[in-house]
Formats: sequence, structure tokens, C-alpha cells
Amino acid sequence: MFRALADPTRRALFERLAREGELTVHGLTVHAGVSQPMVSKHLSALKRAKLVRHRRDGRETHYEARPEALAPLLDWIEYYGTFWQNKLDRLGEILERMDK
Amino acid sequence: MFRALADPTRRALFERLAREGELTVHGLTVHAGVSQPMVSKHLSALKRAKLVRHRRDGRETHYEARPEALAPLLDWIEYYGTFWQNKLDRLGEILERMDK
DNA sequence: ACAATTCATAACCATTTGGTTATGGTTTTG
DNA sequence: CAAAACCATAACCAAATGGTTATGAATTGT
Repeated sequence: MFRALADPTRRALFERLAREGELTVHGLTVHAGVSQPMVSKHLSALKRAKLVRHRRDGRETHYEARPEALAPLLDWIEYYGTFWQNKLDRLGEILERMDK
Repeated sequence: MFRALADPTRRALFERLAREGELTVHGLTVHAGVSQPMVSKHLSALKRAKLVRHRRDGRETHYEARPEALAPLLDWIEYYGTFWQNKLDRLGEILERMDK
């Protein structure tokens, strides 16, 4: 998952999906700055990390973010960031909300 | 920072430093599974990401984790996890209205 | 029926990356 | 002082990665 989010282009794709909701590959390609095949490849990588979901509809494929997949990342930070407490409190709230 | 944490070996180094506190390069190398030069290189990468700090003492260099450097990561997750949460909230509202 | 759109895959390429061994500079130890 | 320990850098290599263009399959539009 760290790997999936390490690439800027890929992260930008995920961020757009998280903000704008469901989008087609073509819709994503327009503002992506890379070619359509590359967008498809990046989406595959995000899919392998369970960060997105896709739905075929005729000739187009709609992708959607799965931000709840970020939960393990939060767990990791919680474990290794056991230090500074104020941020940690906020973290607890977020985790609770993501659980339900 | 995502990049710095994307590599398993590097992440393991950071995790050990976070758990066990200050360690020398040699101390880290023993259980690292890679050569000493590689440990040094990985530590440099972590240092560039501000995830660790180092302190020279005679012939040995002590490295220490800086978990507070994870804050931006937490902010990022909070931001995109919050979008997800907002969507759920909106969905709830919509469902309520549909019930009436 | 034919042309155009949408997407994924293949083939290919340059660069980055994670790894190694070799080496040299300091510092500690015998 | 000589030998050993500790670390960083250099030189090098194989594999992974991010990108491209070309192509083909399926769907939609004219």
C-alpha cells in the first residue's frame, strides 16, 4: 500500500477519485498528464492495493476510491507514532468513524 | 515520504528505531538482512525524508526515529478519509429524506 | 454496416532502485 | 604503533518502474 501511494501520478489519481467520486478511465486520463494506457496501469496498481474498485459499464470502466482501505495505514501510524499525543487523539476518532 | 516508507527493508529499519530507540549502524546491520553499505544508504533515504536523525559519536553513528515526522502522513489520511466520511454523512442524509 | 470511442494489453525503452563488493577515512583497542 | 572496528562512498549490476506507441476487443453512434 505504501508502494501504491508512493508514485505521485498514482496518488493524484487516487486523490481525484476520493474527491470527485466515481470516474471513468477516460475522464481520469484528461487531466492526468500521462497517456491512457499509463492511467490504466496505475489504476491496476491501486486496485491491487485495494485502494480503488471498478465497475464495467458498456465500453467504459468506472473507478471509485475506497478510502476505508487506508485503515491499515492508520493502524501503522498509530503503532509507530505512539509519541505525540494530541495528534493521536484525533487519530482515535478517525479510526472509530472508519470502523462503522 | 511515501517513497521512503515504500521499501520493506527501509520500513523495517524505521520500525526498529521507533521501537528500540537509538541504534548504531552496526547494530542495525546485524538483523537487517542486507549489507552494511545498504543499511547506510537506506538510512540516508530515511534522513532525506526527515524520518530519522543521526548523531556521530567517535567511530559510530547513532540513528534515532523521528515519529513526529509522520504528521503530514496523518494529515493526508485525515483529509482523504474525511472526504469518505462526508460522503457517508451525505448518504445518511439522503436516506433519511427518502424515508420521509 | 461502418466509423468512432473506450479501455486493456503488449512490446519496447530509459531511468531508478535495491543490492553487491571494494575501498578509504576515522576512531578504538591490543 | 599496528590491527581491528565502524561507517560512508564509489563502482558496478540486475531487476523493477514509469513512461511511450501500437494494437485489438468490445461497445456505441451515424
